[in-house]
Amino acid sequence: MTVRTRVAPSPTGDPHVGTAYVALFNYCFAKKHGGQFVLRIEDTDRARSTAESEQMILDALRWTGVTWDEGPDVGGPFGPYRQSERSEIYARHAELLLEKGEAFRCFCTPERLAELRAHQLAGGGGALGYDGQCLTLEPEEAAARAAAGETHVVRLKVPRAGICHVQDLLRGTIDIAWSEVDMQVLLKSDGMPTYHLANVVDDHLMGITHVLRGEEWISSAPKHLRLYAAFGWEAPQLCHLPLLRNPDKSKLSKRKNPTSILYYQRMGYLPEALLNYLGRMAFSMPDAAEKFGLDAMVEAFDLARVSPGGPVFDVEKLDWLNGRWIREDLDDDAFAERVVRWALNRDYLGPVIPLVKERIERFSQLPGLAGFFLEGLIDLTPEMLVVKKLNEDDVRRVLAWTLWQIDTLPAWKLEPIEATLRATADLLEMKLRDYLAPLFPALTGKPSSTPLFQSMEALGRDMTRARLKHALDVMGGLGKKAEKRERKAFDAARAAAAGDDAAED
RNA sequence: GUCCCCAUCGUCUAGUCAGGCCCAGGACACCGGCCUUUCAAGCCGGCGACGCGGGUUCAAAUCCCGCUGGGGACGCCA
Repeated sequence: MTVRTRVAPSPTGDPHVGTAYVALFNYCFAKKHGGQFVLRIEDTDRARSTAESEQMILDALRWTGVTWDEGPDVGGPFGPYRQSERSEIYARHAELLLEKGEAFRCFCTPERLAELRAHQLAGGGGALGYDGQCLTLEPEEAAARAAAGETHVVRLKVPRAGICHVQDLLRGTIDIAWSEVDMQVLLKSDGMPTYHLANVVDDHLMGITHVLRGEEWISSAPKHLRLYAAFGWEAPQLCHLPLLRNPDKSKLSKRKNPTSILYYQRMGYLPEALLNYLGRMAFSMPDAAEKFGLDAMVEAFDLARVSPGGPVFDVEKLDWLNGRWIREDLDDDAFAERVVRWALNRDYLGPVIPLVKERIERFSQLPGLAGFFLEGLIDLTPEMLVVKKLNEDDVRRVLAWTLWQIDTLPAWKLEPIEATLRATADLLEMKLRDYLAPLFPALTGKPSSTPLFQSMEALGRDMTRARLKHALDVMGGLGKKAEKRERKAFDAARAAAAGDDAAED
């Protein structure tokens, strides 16, 4: 049997370091056993998936140095590798489960489900989940209603009693009572599959033998196992990797930490170093080596060397590793070439050139005017940020609200960035000029610079977020109480603004 | 609220499965020194952990139980 593993990112945002982490371990496991590693795009969420995000993920993953044998860009014998192109397959398999009596149609409205949920939560909790109302429907009647065009979903039937024994390569047997397992929606009312159905169908059809995925999936493993059994398929071996953590130990999140691979690129980390660092998360080399390349990791890879505790993703050691990679592995030519590839090229400088060309008379002014495009976090003091008529609280508010606002943007493009920042000034009932004043130093280190919106676009979302957050930290942070208060005011202002918009329509 | 996962220096970890070689080893960070025109780098040294309580055993970081702590999941998101 050939070992086949996969990574299955969802193209709903920036490429996440967690994706690279899981990809790395899957890659190493497959290659160690002479097998194949597959990249599959899980874009069944039509509302949130975008082609741009998919492209960024592919590019970023390739940048890290991990390669895949099959995928949407390179093809392969088990394609298509993009779930949105496999809809009929899932529909057919959902139908199969219906026929076998392993699944049922559910006509409950989202409103009823929300009510049910609220009621369960209020009524002392216990296991939350679907109450099985539509389970009582006769299959013929349900089929007739569906044929008549009535909106519905397909749900998985789950045993009401007994224990599901999940075999985990890292954690041994995990026992979960079937009563804890929800009757998961398999096919949404738009005809698209949920993750659970698509994932199981694809893993089987693509011959995946080992699933190494994040720990967050443990609780849904029984659903997946049930699905394999319902189809009459052999399930792959499961292995739940520990989750990367923020310094406060919570699951790594962009709110608390830069999570985008693009950010680490922009900061000037070498892909070798980033991969090396990710390889030190929960894994260690038998010879205790700290610095090692991908091939060496493949060679030494062994799940027995993976520890189950969640590691904190803390960049201090990444910095040190990156320094070693620069110093020990780049000769002068390679160094020059890498720096050019990093930022001193038309791709990165392209959008910046029109911004600076108008504003300089000598190239030697370039570092002063545009140096911030090449920097990491900006050296700041509170005095640099407290400008115009604003006081310290105003500045903190501007930074916090802006931070919250940029996360609402679906795409990191000039027009939405500009529209959103203008809207934020309105929400704060501030003149744009005053509102933007502290953002210039926060993002560029200077009271004035190249146009802010364009500069933000070039900097990228994660770098922008990181600098704003850093500026807020320099200002002493919001503090728990102020954060709560500000967040409330922010939400209220947004709601009011949304109300106004609706009234205008 | 319910279920599940996890637990060694501040951080990443070795050791845990096969108990003694561990009054716990390495790395980052930090502190001090050496080197050096400066700063790095490099070298040397220091600080610093088996969460707590019970068992089992001649012997427990390692096995068992309880507690505590941390985390995750409970969506027509993935």
